[in-house]
Amino acid sequence: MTKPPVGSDQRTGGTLSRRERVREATLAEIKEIARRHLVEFGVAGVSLRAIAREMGMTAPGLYRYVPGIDALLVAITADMYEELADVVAEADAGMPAEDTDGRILASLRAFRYWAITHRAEFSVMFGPRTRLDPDADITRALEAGRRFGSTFFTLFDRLVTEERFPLPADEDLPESLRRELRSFTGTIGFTSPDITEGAAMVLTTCWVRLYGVVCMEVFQHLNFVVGDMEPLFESELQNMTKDLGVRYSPPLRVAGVQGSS
Amino acid sequence: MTKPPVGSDQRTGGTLSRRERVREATLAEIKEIARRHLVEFGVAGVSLRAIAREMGMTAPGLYRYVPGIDALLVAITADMYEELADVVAEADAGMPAEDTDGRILASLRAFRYWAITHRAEFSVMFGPRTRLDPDADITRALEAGRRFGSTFFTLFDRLVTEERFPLPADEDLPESLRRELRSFTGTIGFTSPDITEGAAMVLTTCWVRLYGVVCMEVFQHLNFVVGDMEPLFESELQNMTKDLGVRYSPPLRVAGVQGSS
DNA sequence: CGCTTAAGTGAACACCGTTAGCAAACACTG
DNA sequence: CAGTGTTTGCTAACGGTGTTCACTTAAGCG
Repeated sequence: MTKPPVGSDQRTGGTLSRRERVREATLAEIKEIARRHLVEFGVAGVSLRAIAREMGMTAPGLYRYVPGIDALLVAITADMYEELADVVAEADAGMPAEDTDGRILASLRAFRYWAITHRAEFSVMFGPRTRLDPDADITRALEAGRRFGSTFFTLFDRLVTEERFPLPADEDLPESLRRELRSFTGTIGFTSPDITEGAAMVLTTCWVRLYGVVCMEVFQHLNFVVGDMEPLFESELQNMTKDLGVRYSPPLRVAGVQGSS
Repeated sequence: MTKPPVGSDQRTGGTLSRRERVREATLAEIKEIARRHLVEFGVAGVSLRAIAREMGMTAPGLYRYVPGIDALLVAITADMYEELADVVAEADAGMPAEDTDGRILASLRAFRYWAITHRAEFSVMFGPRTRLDPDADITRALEAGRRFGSTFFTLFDRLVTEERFPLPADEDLPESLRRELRSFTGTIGFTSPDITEGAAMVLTTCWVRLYGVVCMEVFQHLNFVVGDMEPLFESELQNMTKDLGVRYSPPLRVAGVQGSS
C-alpha cells in the first residue's frame, strides 16, 4: 500500500503503464469535479462525498487517490497557480518581445482579468489560508506560485536594466527594511546584479498595489460604493506604470468583461 | 414565535425587562464563545453544537437566539467592525486634535496593529465572503464598516481643506472613472464641498494601498519571502504620507509586537 | 392563581471526513 | 494457464456538522 501522492507523478521516461494511465485519469477527474464544485458552491462546498457521488463511486474510494480533503484542495490550488502562470505568460508572449511596456500592461491586465473571472479560485489562492492544514504539503503550490511571479520578475528586471526609473539609493532605506529585502531577492532566485535593495523595494511596492486593487475587486469590499472597478484598476495601473517609467496605453476594449463567474 | 433578530435590539427608553436582560446576556455569551472559537480554530471551527456544548445546552436551543450559523457569523462580524472602529477612533483621539499628521499615522498604525493581532477576525472581515449567505442580512455589518471608514474620511477631509497636496484635476480623469468616484462620494455621505472627484480618487488609491499591504501581511502571502513585514508597512506608510503632504514620523517602539494571535 | 408565552430538550434527517475490514478485479510471474 | 500479490472500490461504522419538529418545562404577566 503506497501512500498516494496527490501530485501527478512524472513517470521516468514518460511511459506510463496502463494502470498508471487510468489512475492519472481518475485523479484528473477528481480534481476536475472538485474545481467545478469550488467555482459553483465556494470552497466550503467542496466535499469528497459529493465528488464521489458525481463519479458514481463512494467517498472512501477516493482515499486511494487523495489523502484527504485538505490535500485535495492544496492540489487543485497548485493547479490553479500553474494555470494562472500560464495565462499571464501567454499574455506576455502575445506582445512583441521588444515591447516591454506592452508586455507589462498585458501581463498585469491578464492577472486582473483572470482574477475577476475566477473569483472562487482567486480567493483560495490569494485569500486567507482558511481550511488548509498548517502541516499540509504545499511545496508544489509554492513552486507554482514562484513560477507565476517569475513572469513579473523577469519583466521588472528588464525595466531595471533599461534604467527606466530612478532607483532609491540603498542607503536611504532603513536597515531593517534592507534586511527583509535582501532575504526577498535571495529567496526569489533573482540573480541579476542590477537588483539592488532599492529595486526590490520598488518591485514589492508595485506588487502590493496590484494585489490590493485586485483583492479589493474580487473580495468586493468596495462593491457597495463602486460598481465597476475597471476604471479604478486602470487608474492604478496608470499610476504604477508612471512610477516605473512605463508608457501607459489604454486597454483594447474587450466584449463581455462583465461576465460573472 | 417572534423571529429572533441577531443584533442587539435597542429597547425604546433603555429599560429592559428582566426577561429581555437575561436574553441579551445569553446572546452575548453565544457571541463571545463564537468569537473565541473563531480565533482559536478559524472560521471553519465555529459550530453551533460546540458553542451549545460549552454553554451546557443543546444546539437547537440556540435557534431561539440566532437564526442559523451564517447569521451568527455575520453578527459577530458586525461586532468586530465596531470594535475595530473603536480602536482606530481611540488611536485617533489619543493624539492632540490639531496634530492631523500624528492622528493619521496613529490611526493607520492602529488599523494594521489590530489586523495582525486579530488575524482570524480580519480574515472574515476583509477576506473573501466565504461561508456567508448572499441573502444574509448584513446591513448592520455594513453600517459598522461605514463607521470604521468615517474616521479615515474625516481625517482625509482635513488634509483636503488644508490643501496639503495637489489634487488631480477632475478633467484629467476619464469619464468612466469620474462616474464611479461620484457614486463613491455620494454613498459615503461625504458632504464636504471640497471632496472633488480628484480627491476621492486620491483617497481611494490610499485605501487600496493600505488594504493591500495589510492583507498581504495578514494572509501571509509574502511570508516565504519576508519575515517581518513591519518595515515594509512603514515604508509604504512613508510613501503614502508623502503623497498626501503628511509629515511622516517613525513609530514609537512598542514592546511585544511579535505576539501571534 | 391561572394562563400565555418563551426557553430548552430529544429525536430525527441529511449531510460531512475518515478509518477498518473485506471482496473483487487486475497485473504479473512461474 | 494457474497462482499470487497488488490495486481498487465497497460496506459498515464513528463522530462530527446544521437544521426542523414536536414536546415539556419554566417563567412572567394580568
